[in-house]
Amino acid sequence: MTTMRDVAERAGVSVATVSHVINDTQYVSPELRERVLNAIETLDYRPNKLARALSKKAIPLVALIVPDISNPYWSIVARAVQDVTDGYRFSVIVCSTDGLFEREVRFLQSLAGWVSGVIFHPYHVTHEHTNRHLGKVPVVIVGEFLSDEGDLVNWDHVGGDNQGGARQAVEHLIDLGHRRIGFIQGPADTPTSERRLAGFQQALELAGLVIDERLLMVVDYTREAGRQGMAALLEAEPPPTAVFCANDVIALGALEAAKECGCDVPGDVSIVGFDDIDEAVHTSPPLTTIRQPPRRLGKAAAEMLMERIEGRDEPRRIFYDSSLIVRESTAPPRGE
Amino acid sequence: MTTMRDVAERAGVSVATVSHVINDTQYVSPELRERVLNAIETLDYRPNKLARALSKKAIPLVALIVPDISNPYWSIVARAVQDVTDGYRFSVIVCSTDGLFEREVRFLQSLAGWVSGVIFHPYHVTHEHTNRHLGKVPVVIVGEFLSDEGDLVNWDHVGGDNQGGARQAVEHLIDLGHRRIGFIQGPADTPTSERRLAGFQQALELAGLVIDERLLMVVDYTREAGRQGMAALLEAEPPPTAVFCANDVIALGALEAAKECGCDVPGDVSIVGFDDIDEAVHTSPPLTTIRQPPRRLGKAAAEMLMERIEGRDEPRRIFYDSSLIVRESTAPPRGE
DNA sequence: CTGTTAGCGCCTTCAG
DNA sequence: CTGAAGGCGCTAACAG
Repeated sequence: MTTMRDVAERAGVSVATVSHVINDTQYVSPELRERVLNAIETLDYRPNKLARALSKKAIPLVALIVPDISNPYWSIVARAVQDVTDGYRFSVIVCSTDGLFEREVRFLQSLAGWVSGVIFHPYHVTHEHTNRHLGKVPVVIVGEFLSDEGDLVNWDHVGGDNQGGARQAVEHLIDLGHRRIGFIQGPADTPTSERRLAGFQQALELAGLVIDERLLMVVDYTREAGRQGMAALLEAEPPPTAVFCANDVIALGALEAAKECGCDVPGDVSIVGFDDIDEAVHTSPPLTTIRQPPRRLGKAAAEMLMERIEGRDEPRRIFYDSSLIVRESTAPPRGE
Repeated sequence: MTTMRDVAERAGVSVATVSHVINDTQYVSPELRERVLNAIETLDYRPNKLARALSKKAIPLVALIVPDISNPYWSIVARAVQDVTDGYRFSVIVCSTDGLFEREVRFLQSLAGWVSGVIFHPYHVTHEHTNRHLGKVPVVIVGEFLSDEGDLVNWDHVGGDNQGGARQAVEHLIDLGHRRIGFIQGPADTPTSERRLAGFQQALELAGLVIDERLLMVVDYTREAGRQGMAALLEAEPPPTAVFCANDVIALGALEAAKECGCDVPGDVSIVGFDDIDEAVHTSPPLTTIRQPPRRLGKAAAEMLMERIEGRDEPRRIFYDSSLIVRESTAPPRGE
């Protein structure tokens, strides 16, 4: 490996001069510059980014920690993040936790000490945890983040209105005349899941409906889990006339289960999802859902992070309202 | 920021000792170890990974350069890659090129000099290009890679049989009795695209059919592009009775276009895709496609890369056969 | 077993 | 405008 020294010797100048022509950080006479450039060329010199990073105490690198990068929602967030960091010439490390506490912690640990910033959708890890590992590196949380205590001065936050969104979804169902409404919930004890459950309950209570525990399913945020959850719900006696799914991926599975059971959607059962992923438009029937656009969230998160890295001091929070998108998977219950 | 020196002083030992207890790289008496651990704790010391990396001349980091991480195919590849690198405690940087030459080059440049390895699906960049930027860091190409000259000694390769797969797809259509077969091709002049086109042509020639240029569409690998491509094909006079799509994402769009035109699939027109992404099972009708499983490719690529990084010297190549998965989007043409 | 010391490759004052 | 020298934080011989 050829170093700056080699280049300097070859060009008959000092390393400082080489550094200056490379980084354009000070005027260098055309002649020397030329010699340096030549030396670089002939020696096939490539600067060592690590050494530079150590020296400047900063590396153009951020991390994105999400449950699963192969989930369409998060893959779009990831793309949006990359698109903005790319403008700053920052790279992004992507980590999939599968919502496992152990992995959340492990990633934080392994990222600490070199990454310049982190965008994180935590399931279990708290603010305190995170700071313990990450120290003072900027963090922007995307999504809910329950623990609100402690020193959040190096934290930013971008999120949607999970509870409100869930409430809207269920109110939509109630407005259509549904009374027996199921809920396929995501992994319990996670911030997002809790808010959506709260919204579900709130809507029912406001309408004076009682919650039938048998109509609550707790599953993972996967299509297959959604399929199974829905299949189980459909066997209830009597089955729900409408089902709210904690996210669109679950809803996709639910749609599938309904089809398998010979259940017409929305004739026999209405289904509403959450997130509005791209697929939601393309299902049959197209999915009624709550919009919480991943592209916008990802972009906002990345922008906040870059601002932070560039020096902003005050914490910022952005919340997007969630809006109901009515498509064709919901209708009044039969006989209404 | 507290450094190893601080810890050493606080604990009344040398930095070497601190390093040893941290990395468990040599026996340290329980007493000293205890003191060091305490100092670390009370000073809230966090090792600087960059410095370590510089010193060890290696950083546990690889890059994955693909066209688009939000594309389901690549997001699954990415997940598979992460799952294996994770076992080695390596992080992975993800870059989306959108198939743009400029970006391919830029990512290679910005990654050079610090990343330990690269997994790359190139559209335009050649072997020579890549090496010029990357020097001797291990590279594994996933997918086709046309330029076969030069010193490939630091290269590995994992791919599927694009040409053979395409041929199978079209032969399947021909076997069903189709004679007028359209092709919605991916971006021209890219390795993968060329192979699939070659397979398409080959199948037609073997069957003694002539290629109708009007039935060839060149589009991007996106759903929307597929939709438009299909819409255009459907306006041909006479329209094709079957369409081969260069990948499943295009096929999803094609399915949509057919639906919009009131065209029954497979009644009026058969559609076959390529890749077998997860969605392919869930479309209506489920998509006949060529399997080139992203999970397996990603896993293999990552494993080859890690082996390389750990010292393997001989180049390796793995090719997976492509297999036809017949589902319900293909049938004999009407009146057959 | 512990401490000293010399790098890793680059950046950056600071004299000349 | 150029070059010498110190330092970024850590690792790895090599003495003791």
